[in-house]
Parts: sequence; C-alpha cells; structure tokens
Amino acid sequence: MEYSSWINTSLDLNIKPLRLLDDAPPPKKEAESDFMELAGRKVSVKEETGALMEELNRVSAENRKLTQMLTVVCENYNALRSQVMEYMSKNADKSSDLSPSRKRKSESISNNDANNYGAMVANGTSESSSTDDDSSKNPREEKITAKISRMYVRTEPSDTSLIVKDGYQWRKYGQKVTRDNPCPRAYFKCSFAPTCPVKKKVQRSVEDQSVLVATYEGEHNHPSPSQADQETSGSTRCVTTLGSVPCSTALNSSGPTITLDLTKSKSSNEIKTPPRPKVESPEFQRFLVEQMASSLTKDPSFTSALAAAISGRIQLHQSPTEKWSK
DNA sequence: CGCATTTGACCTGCGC
DNA sequence: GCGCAGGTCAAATGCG
Repeated sequence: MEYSSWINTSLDLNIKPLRLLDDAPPPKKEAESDFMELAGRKVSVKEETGALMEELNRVSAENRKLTQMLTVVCENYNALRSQVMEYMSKNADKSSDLSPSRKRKSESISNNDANNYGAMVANGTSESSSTDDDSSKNPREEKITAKISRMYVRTEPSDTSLIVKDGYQWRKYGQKVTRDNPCPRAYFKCSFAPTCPVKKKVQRSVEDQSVLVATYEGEHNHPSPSQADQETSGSTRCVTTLGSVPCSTALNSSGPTITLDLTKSKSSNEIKTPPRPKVESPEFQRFLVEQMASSLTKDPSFTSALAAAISGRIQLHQSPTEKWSK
C-alpha cells in the first residue's frame, strides 16, 4: 500500500472553494456562461443555476465540516507533538525515572490522535518510544517487539459493526466496553495463518463515532490473502484513501475552482454537472492545470496548510512504516 | 454439523 | 492487599 494514498492534499484543495463561498459568492453567471460556451451546448441557464446552487450549498457544508475536522486534527497534532517532545526531552535528561505503567500510558497518549481521520499512524512500540532503557529492568518487554500501527476507517453512520476490511482474515475473540469510550472495543486475532501473532483492536472514535479506530499489534508472518481483492472490493466502507477522490473543476472570472467531491464514490458521482466541456482537449487540460497551480500557489492559506501537511508527513515518515508503505 | 461470534468469567497489571 | 480496568478464555449461541 502506498503511503501517498493515505496522505493527501485534498484538504488543502478545499480551501479555495470554501473561502470563495464564505467570503463572497462567486460570479457564477460568468462561470456558467463560460462553461456553456465551452460545452458548446444550449442548456437552460436557469436549470443549471438551480442545480449548481444546490451542489454549491452541499459542497459548502461539506467543506465547512472538513475544515472543522482539519482544525481539530491540527490542534490535536500540535498537542500530541508537544507532549511527545516534552516527554522525550524529559527522558533524555533522566532516563531512570520512568513510569511503570507504560502499557496504559501509551494507550492514553495514543488516544489523542484519534482525530486523524483518514490517516494511518504507524509507530513502533516500546523501542521507538524512548522507554527502551527499561527493557533492562523488565526482560519480558524485550520479547514484545511487535509493531503497533493504527488505522482510521470511516464507516457509514448506519453501520454499527466493528469490522474493518483490510484484506486479512480475522477471528473475533472478545469484546469489551472500556472506560474512556462508551462504544465497545472488539478484539480480533489473525485467523489466516494459525501461527500469525497479529492482533487487532477495533473501536469507534469517541469524537466521531462514524470513524473506526483499528489498532494492529504485531506483523503478519504471511502474505495478505486478498491483496488484490482489497483494492477492487466494493466494500461499503471507505478506507480513506483520499488519493482517488473525484473532483470537478469549473471556471470563473478569478480562475478555476477545484471542488473535491468527498461525498461520492467514483461510481456514484451523481451530481450531474452539465456535460463537461471539451476537457479532453489537451489545450484545455493544460490551461486548467496551469490555472489551478497558479491559483493554489498564490493562496497563502493553501501554502500554510500545505506546509502543515508536509510537516505532518515528514513526521510520519520518520517512524518505521514498512508495513503500510508497501 | 462445523465454524464464527457473543458474552460472562477469569487473569493480569497497575494505582492507591 | 484490594479494587479497577484492560485483555483473554471458553462455553453458549447463532448461522449457513
């Protein structure tokens, strides 16, 4: 699985339309007339306006929601980062003073990043968490070299099951209601290979119950049974691989507007925008790309958000994530 | 009938 | 040592 499919600039791309919608209504008529001309078709402008307005409202609401999410993610990221920094610097100074309750400590810390919707966080366990040196105190810990990774999966609100389709076969062996989350946590073991030590915990996020948090412990000692299936399966769940989010483009006087349609899958993209103009034309595509690039790079919000996204990506890449970057 | 899931009991580690 | 909370076990149950 490619890392690029997990980390995506989609949030950044929403900045432009959102701002447009919030600050001043876009000169739609112009855009539409351009659009019509490009399409070379005579379509009722009224009908188109109505449809576009509807879509615009919907996308605007979607974008607002996403922006709020992004804010929360950034806040939590910063908080977590400062916590980690503080913790690491503390441990660098006095490595002997370690909390004995590492098991539950790590859990409580990791809960903070539960807002990274659509992202997967893979991190090493004790060996990467600067508490290595107490392995000398507790020899049992040395055996636990299992990798712990985390995956966030958005589900449909109506979906109450705790099943995360990740291509492996899992057997549920327990369920428990934990203190910090009213939603039960389900425990799974990899059942594809009898010797496979991998375990998985799945629990709904406290903040957003439509998000499942799957925590993987250990590494599979066998290949994925359905790697190919996984990519093409029509699962109702959408593992948030944002790399393939469908988008639509439109032209207005101030340049092209990129609108990511995050609510529709590729197959169900039913916002029936008017028949596309000759987008296939290489000249038009080049023009679009140039306009998009220039408008994005001029936008300070975009550049700052991009910087934040990149810094987050760098952080992620610093931890060993071989498993998920395959 | 075989397998997966459910669920209450039990085990283990940690804090007080 | 006791209580609490998370994790695991295994008998009961459900389903194909």
